Amino acid sequence: MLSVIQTAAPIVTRPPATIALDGLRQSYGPGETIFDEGQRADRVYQLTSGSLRTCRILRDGRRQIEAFHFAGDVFGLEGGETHRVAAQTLGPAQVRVMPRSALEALAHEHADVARRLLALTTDNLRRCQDHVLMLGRRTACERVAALLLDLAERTGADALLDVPMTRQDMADYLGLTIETVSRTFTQFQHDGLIALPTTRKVLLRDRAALEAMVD
Amino acid sequence: MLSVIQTAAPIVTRPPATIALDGLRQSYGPGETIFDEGQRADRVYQLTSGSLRTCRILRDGRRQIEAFHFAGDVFGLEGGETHRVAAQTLGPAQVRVMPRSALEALAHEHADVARRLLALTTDNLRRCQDHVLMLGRRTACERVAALLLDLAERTGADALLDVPMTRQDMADYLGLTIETVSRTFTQFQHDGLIALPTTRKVLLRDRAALEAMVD
DNA sequence: CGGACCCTTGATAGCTTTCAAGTCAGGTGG
DNA sequence: CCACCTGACTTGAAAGCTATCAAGGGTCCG
Repeated sequence: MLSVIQTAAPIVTRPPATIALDGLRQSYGPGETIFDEGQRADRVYQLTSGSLRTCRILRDGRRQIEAFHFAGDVFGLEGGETHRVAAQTLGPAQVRVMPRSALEALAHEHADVARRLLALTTDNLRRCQDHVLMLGRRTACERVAALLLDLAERTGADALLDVPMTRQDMADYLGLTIETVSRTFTQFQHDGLIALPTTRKVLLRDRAALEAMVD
Repeated sequence: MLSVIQTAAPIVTRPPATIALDGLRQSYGPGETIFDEGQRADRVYQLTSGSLRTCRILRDGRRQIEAFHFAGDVFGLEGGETHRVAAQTLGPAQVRVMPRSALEALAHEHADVARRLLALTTDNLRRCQDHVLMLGRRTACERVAALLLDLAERTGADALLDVPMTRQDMADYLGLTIETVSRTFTQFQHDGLIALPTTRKVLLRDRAALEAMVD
């Protein structure tokens, strides 16, 4: 007898482009700045553990977080001379550091490294485009749902998410305020979409519903 | 006698990265689609005249324009197999088309081409990051001002801008509605920041004020 | 136990959207 | 040459979503 087994749809994610940066190890505490906006971009980094945010700040203090990064991610790559964003750890973190010139030399010699650099940049561009769509045309609920699903995917969590950032970080990533993020969380809770064992842990109770919000 | 001459501050713009794509010419009428979202990304394009938009559309019809492109711009480059955005002309336009495989072969042989490809992608990423900051943390007025200044810079116009897109296009780029864009234009007019000889021409009367809004 | 953050909740304000007419400009055809 | 038509744009009134302002509650840690 044949039985139809309902399997969870496999998530078809392109394996993120990466490079193993073979540089010096360095450790940071929570909330430390790795580099600032405007600083010379003469080093390239790879996060080996922990997580961080990259952000820009307007004169009047408005802050926009460009991206969150997790273990394995390369960051600090710039086309120009200086960093366009600042990078700050969310918790304790370890990175590998390599002089930009060394990486460029490598890329010059090995076409493969050059190709990986392009792939990394393209990945970032893809993420950035999704971010634009989200900020331009999605509601607060949709944005929060998208962030939760993105976190789940990138940290490899199944249903119980460790949220390494504050509500303020989420708000500044999502183009919202801290209060709106908080209210959206409680609403999701009431609607049975998530549970909040602690403020920094999110249990996804109805992933399908969250995914339906995002598309 | 020495005189201090107040010169306009030179605009320090990095010359945009470019490649001369040596492919077949092709012509399009106004509002024609060059490629659609989801279509196989097996060709690369360079705009030789005219202008176009790249955009994504959500199920329910919400549209987000990712970018506007002008003569000289390369577009249609993708990391993955398919186009993540659609490309549509704003008016009559001419492009050069090259098979993606040909460009990849070139990049494989000539490190210089590979480097330019990376530079192009990095440029796009930079623009995309600015777009994120704008959509996440700027007001309607600031967004419109930013768009006008960006248009002026990219089309090389001095004070009289030719606006190739509709108000709806601007709205969908800026994450606003057509009404808000229109109202912002009339407000700028009342405040003496711009004049509107026709709906598709904008005269920048107080560029400094506009720049102050953007930062 | 106190303090410092971080988070949540409530009430109100405001910017932008939505809904609804109008106006304008360019192109077509009589 | 002018009436007409259509798409684009502008304007007004009202609603709504999110921000702002203001407390209050939790939790971790010294």
